Amino acid sequence: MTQPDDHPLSRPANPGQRAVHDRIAHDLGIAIVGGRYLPGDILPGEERYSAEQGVSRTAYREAVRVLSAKGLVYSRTKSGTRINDRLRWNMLDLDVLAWMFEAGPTPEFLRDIFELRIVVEPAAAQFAALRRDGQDISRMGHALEEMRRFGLQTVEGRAADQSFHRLILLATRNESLTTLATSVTAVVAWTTRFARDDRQELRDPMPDHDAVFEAIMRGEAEEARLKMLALIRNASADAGML
Amino acid sequence: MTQPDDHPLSRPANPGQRAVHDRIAHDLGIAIVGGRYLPGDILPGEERYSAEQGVSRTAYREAVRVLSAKGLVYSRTKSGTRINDRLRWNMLDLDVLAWMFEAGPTPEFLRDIFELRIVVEPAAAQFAALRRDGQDISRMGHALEEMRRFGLQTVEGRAADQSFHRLILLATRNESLTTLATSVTAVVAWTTRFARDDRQELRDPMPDHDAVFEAIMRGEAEEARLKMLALIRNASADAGML
DNA sequence: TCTGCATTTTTCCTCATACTAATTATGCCG
DNA sequence: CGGCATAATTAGTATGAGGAAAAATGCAGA
Repeated sequence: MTQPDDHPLSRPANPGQRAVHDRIAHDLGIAIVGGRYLPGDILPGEERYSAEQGVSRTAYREAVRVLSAKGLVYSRTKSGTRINDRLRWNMLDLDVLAWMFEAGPTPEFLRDIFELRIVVEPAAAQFAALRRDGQDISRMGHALEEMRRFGLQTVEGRAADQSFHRLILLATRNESLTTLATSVTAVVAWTTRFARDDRQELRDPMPDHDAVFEAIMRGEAEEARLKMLALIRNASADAGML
Repeated sequence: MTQPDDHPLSRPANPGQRAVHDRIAHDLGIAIVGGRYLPGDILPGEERYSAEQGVSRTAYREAVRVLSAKGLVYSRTKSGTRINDRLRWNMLDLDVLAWMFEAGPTPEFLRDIFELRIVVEPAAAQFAALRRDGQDISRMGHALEEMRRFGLQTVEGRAADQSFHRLILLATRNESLTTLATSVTAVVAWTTRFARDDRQELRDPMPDHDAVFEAIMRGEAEEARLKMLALIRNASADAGML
């Protein structure tokens, strides 16, 4: 599915062109989160959609199963497939987030995510300070070196930045938190990808990062939380958010 | 899918018996999160599974699409369908959480969720204090009255408790936070459902709840956060967690 | 006219089968 | 032994045929 390029983990190797059911799920997903269908609306029937779009009922059905698995729709015989109430949507699913982003993110959506970021990432730093081991620290240190060396204007530098934040997540030893923060930071990355080109970098990001790193290294949880909070506030301000 | 009975929202009306693809997804989901398949393992091929289990390839494929949508597996032609790395799993998906719970939750899993709860719910109370309106408050007040009247030994009392917490989430006006907290509280509810019968209620839950409510009502965000934190710590302690 | 019940119709669900496409494995040839 | 063509395997797509459940319809009776 539409996953933004991120960490080099068991990468499923580019399939070249997406599968048909995948493209359908993508199209419908964007239409739904973009508001072209509203909660309570019914999707086109299998027969009709497959005929109009020139695809098989199989492919369409598999796409609907995907949307259903993400909480966007619900199917019942005879009544058809309806759009679920937004409360049932898996707002933190990477695909759903990507679709929201593609559909043109509303200000409320972005605000929601940035609020979540401020809740989650400092907490992650806090746990990381308590649970990191020597290997975590050496890897974080290395990431920061790279970041310092290349700067955020280069792809290498940005990769190192991502890597640093990811290492913090892994050091929390909390898989739920890691999953959550992965979604949140994905949206943040997509957002700032555009904002970055506009203006030059105003602020040197290294002091903030170093402060977080040192607090984690020393095992000072509360300090790590505060430093991460400061880092996020600065980054958000530079990106025009907040 | 397997969703715990919660709020009475566009309830999809009991389908009686689950669909076949749904049952397959359920079975495989439990087997995966329960560790009967490990990351990197490949699921049985379509031909083989459908033959062995006496179902159609269609049904099996739709089940795999569901698992794939939740990040548990990844399919490639010829190589088969592999279990993804745990980092790709949607740990916060309600079905995935339910499967983890059914598979027999590990202590690490429960610890993770309770940590997340301590991060998320106080933050939710904080935002709720800033954004609640008159209707939110009157509804919360009503829920607490019901809770006080029936007590947590009755279903009505527990429903009122759930309702109170849900109203706080909705008052945050943050859909991501609401989605997240819904998953977290679901797990907490499943956990405490068992623990409750063991011992008698030790502590009167009302003072904690009233304190949260009053802070939210008065719009005191930091106070609301702290009171919610206290509430959770007490509840967790009573439930034997922490 | 309205109510209650049986009937029809619609729509998703399941199954079976054939074929396509992609990727891995095989084996030949130099 | 290496490289390249060929074959075999497995998921993906398409189509047709029923089955089941729920909604819509129509009819009979009060």
